[in-house]
Amino acid sequence: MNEFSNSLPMMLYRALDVVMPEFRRIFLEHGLTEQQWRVLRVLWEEDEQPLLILAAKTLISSPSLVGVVDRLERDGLVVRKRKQQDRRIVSVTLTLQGAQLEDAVSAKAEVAYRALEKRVGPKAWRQLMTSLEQLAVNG
Amino acid sequence: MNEFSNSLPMMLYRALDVVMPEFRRIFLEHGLTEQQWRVLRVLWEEDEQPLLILAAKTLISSPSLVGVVDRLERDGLVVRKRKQQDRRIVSVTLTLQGAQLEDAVSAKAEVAYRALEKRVGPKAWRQLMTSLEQLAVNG
DNA sequence: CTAATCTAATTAATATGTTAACAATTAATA
DNA sequence: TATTAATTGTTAACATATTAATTAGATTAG
Repeated sequence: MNEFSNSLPMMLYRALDVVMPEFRRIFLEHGLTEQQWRVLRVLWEEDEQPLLILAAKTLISSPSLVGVVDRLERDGLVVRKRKQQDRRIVSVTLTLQGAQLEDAVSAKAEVAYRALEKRVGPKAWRQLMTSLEQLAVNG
Repeated sequence: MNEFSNSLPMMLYRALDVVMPEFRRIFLEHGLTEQQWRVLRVLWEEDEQPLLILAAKTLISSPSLVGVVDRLERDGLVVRKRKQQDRRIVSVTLTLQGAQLEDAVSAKAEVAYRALEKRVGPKAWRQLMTSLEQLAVNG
């Protein structure tokens, strides 16, 4: 491999290319895209959150998030509600259907995640996580 | 931070979010997107390569690459040539204009990359690279 | 108190990502 | 050799990313 292929950005992209397809396949089995799943994943943990907060937690930019939430709403998984205290803020809330999706999807995702963790191995995993954390801080 | 934010995929995404904006700004100064730059970056190293090889080296999927090369061709930076030996293969070649772009862009990108390397520090950098490499292998 | 400013969400324009299917070639095999 | 299978690039349909501008609603300085 040459210098470009071994650059930090390309290594990060390659890591995601290795890791994500299996998860995307799982999400697709439930009619979800990766980004839709990310939004639901955050709401499952704590329901009813403003778009701006969701954007930060899912790492989806505001303009992209608008469309993602549009489609989640279209599919009946979430609803938008405008806050009364501050009418600029739109919070997103799970519907019953959106809430009920959690168990089936999370179970499979959890299994895949544990398998990945095992394949990588505990030592390499810890090393990877700590160095990624450091990059996020002072990168 | 919760479990989701600290998952491996989200850590990888966050790392890219931290690293890439500065590079994208540089590319944009020369009218290039990140993906267009990746294609040029590979061609600058070795000109005239089949689309399938370019896809592998740039980590851009074939369907996406078609559009990226379309726009590079539209902007006069590369040309497509169909191989005579195997007419299924389409190789992409730099134009003079595409070749001339190298110096200006690469210089700035290089500076930004060195700065990033310095910010992260040699020890954390090496640790990050080796663990990413390991993930790419047995992830 | 009002004009300037800031903020949250959205729209707009363009480019890219993802999965599936397809067309044209070439290679393989019965 | 006629046919089947594999390969390369492309299209299609849909979803998302990026940057800039916009809208509606709060906040603040003067």
